[in-house]
Amino acid sequence: MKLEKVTKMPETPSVRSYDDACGAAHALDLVGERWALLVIRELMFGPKRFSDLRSDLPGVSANVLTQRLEKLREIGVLTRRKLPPPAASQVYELTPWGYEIEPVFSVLGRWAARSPLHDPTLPLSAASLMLSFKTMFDPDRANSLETRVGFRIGEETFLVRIEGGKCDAARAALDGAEVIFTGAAQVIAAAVYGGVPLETLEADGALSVAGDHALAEKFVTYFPLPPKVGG
Amino acid sequence: MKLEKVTKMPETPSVRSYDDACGAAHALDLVGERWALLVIRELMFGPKRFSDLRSDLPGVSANVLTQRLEKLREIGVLTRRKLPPPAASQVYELTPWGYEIEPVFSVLGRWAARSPLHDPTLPLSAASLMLSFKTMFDPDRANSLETRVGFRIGEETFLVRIEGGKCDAARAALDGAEVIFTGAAQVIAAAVYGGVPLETLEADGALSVAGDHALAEKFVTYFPLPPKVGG
DNA sequence: CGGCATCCGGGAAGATACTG
DNA sequence: CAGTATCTTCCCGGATGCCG
Repeated sequence: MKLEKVTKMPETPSVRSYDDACGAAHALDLVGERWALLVIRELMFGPKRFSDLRSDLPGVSANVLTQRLEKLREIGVLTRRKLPPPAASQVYELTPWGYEIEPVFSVLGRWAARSPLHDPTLPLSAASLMLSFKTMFDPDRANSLETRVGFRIGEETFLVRIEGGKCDAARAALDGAEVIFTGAAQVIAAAVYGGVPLETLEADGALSVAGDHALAEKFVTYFPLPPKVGG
Repeated sequence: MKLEKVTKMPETPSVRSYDDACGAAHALDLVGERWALLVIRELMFGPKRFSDLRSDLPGVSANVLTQRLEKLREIGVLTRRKLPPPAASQVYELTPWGYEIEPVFSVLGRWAARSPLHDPTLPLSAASLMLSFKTMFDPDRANSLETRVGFRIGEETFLVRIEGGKCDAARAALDGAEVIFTGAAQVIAAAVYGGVPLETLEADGALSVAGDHALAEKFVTYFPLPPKVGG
């Protein structure tokens, strides 16, 4: 049995680095590979299982997801944890430093929203929608209103708190929500960013609004998209 | 002359998009390819020629640079312009929207600077150094000092203005600078971020400081790096 | 179900050489 | 100087299969 192919000798484990002291360049070395940032985005509101990530990131293949999770774990962005029995499955969770990447999504999102090529009607994950609320919230529109708005998207529930001119979102029970939206993230985005009237979506059965309906009508106006370039 | 290879039928022009309404995902569709963000970084302080970009981005190959510039031009991030004679060469320049991406470098840089794997002693472009000043400036350290510090890095000169608790940097003539650093960006980074004494670098002949030397000593302390994770 | 290993096809990235 | 052209290498994405 002799070596039949001496094609490669991976002494250098293909570390395709930018070799650049610039912080942004190093960030790209860390999370610049395809899908890496979106994996982190999906974990911004708490731990998820491998399968959750796969279904929330349609398009990523299992092996690529495995590679990204492994690298992100190695560099300290996330950890793998085994849930206590009976649900003895594994989950991936961001480290404190991993959570600190959140402003990247805000500035990237704000910048790209001005692109003429941006299509806000494409599919959207629940995490993306919640991040978009934190990114696009306009305190002037909310005019010092303080409230809690609940969302039921698939299996998950989120609570969006508007208070003190800030807008925060978190995975949480819906206790104390003055109004609750139930529907797909893409449908809620159509109401908030697409200007589709709530009643239209409710008539379609795509969305259900429970509680303070007048508040719901106001809420969807609090997140203006920036003007497109050249517009 | 017949077709010798009917290998591919690029009906789908390899639009490897994330198909995701999330703004950050769209940003990655726009500038998520390898080298794209670094090309933009090099243009943050004004137009450059193709060859300038090549030499400021060691590691990018000519064909990849061509592809990136072409795509960035198509999507409206930059334009190609022909300089008036006699220097009738072409330059690439960011559009107003292109310049708006700057906060991305700040948040990426700030986040990645906390990585244990970040090596601030690697090579550095002049644009990266100037961006790092805007990113890492600490108004408390400057303590309401107002000054102008000049830099001569290769063929370029930059003026860093500290005033009103802000730190701005621009490609400009060095008129009015109270002190002028002359040397490679990497050397200046060693002084500012590596804690290497100015006199050491000057003794090596790697750096020259002209003007208010006491101000230079203070200046290099105004840009503290964030603590590494787990440190 | 959850995760990893492997193979394969296509395409993007990297290196080099060459042209206007 | 400003890019092409070509070739090789490697990464991405899909499919399959193994193993707990």
